[in-house]
Amino acid sequence: MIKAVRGTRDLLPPETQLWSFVEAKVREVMRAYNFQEIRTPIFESTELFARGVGEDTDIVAKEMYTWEDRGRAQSDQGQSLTLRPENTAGVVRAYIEHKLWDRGLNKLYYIGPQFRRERPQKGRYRQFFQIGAEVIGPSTAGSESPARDAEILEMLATLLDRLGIQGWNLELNSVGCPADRASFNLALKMALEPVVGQMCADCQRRAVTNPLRVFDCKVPGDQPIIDRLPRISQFLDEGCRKHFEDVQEILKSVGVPFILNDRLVRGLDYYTRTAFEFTHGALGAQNAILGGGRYDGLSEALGGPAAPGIGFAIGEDRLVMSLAETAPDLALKPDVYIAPVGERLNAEAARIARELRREDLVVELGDGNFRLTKSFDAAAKLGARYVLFVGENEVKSGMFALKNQQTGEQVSVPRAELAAWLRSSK
RNA sequence: GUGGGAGUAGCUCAAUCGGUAGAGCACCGGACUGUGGCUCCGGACGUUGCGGGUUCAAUUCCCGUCUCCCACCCCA
Repeated sequence: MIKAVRGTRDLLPPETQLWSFVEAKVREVMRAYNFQEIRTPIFESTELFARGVGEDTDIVAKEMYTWEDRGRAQSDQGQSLTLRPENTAGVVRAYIEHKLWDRGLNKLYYIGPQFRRERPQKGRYRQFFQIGAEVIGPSTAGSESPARDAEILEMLATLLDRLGIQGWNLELNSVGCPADRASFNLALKMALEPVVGQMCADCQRRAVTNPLRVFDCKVPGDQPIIDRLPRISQFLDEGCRKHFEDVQEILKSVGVPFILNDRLVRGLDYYTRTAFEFTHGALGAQNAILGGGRYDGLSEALGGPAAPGIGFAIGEDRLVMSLAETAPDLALKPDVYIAPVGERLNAEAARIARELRREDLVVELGDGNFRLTKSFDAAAKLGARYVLFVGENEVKSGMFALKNQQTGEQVSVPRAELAAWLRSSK
């Protein structure tokens, strides 16, 4: 049997209803904040991710689906292509390529599949879905303003609330400018040197390969040591400090709760200032449902103009998962099950189904060959609210028997009023 | 990529010491062609994840492999 490949999966009803629900809410909220949708290609040149995500990141170094193109055209030959592992690089590429600043497009969102070749785990797949948004543009357009950071965070809080996600936490930090981080990194290395020998094996390795990761350590014995390490907050220059304070002030004024977490860090050079994560318990080790931050240097890193930006990405798989526990029953249920009484009435039943569907009702059409008891069973299984009889008597009299499946109550309704009746009784 | 656990019917799970594979739910048909989800009867349920080995005999023991789950690594 051919199966879905490792780390990919089929999303089946009724779960797909939940996905649709989430995406509809996202579009609704994005619209209120005047974000517009962008769809970028699902694969790009490998170079984009190497430069946009970073050569040295694990994503680029070992988690990408990369292959060599073999097109006919000379220019296609041997070009290295990659399934997108995230969507920010693609959006910024499009921003530069189409000079979106000239069109006043600086608030964009996307929903779509991304690909990373990681070991699958709950809530972590090789094809996964992200919902994200980016504010990007020349600083004269206000894209560098702390107001944008706060707006995005407030929007996310609104989205999670509207989705009915309970108990989320917003963790917030500022990672400063590249210069701030360079001096912080230096101080961190110096501070680690005398104490690293007392730390866990993982930290000893991190201290060499990626000192920032030491802050992620969960080993209890290491915590006192980590608590005494320098923090990025001590290295912020005046501009970054002010920016971060302004973001916090706006958040407080709009009533979005947050937790300062000065262990929250980002490794890449063009990440700047605000960094954040929304976490949610009951997701196991993968407790972050979304994350994001500023990337004021990204456009330039990709050869574009200076264009400060801030964005986020939501792990849709995880979001749906955390929603599934509390979500109401979203399975699609027909408003009415039409039961033709006898094969000869199939045609008439089809006409009525067509009329009702045109009125935006959810209609399941039965079969005149079914015995009536079987029609009832079928209607019950589907959860139909009503059963409509289409028999000789009804066609002759023009009055149709309509039975409420829950109450057992049965009424006789003129054909022309069927749709109105079904709608009004919703 | 590393470590651990698990794979038996569509689903949830059983199968004694190694002795030819079972239940409930769900599914299909009938009793039952103008009024219900009940009931009764019948049906299909399977390459025991896959491959190899040991054995007269493997769901069971051994090896390999695949997939999922948990964690690590890492990350939006």
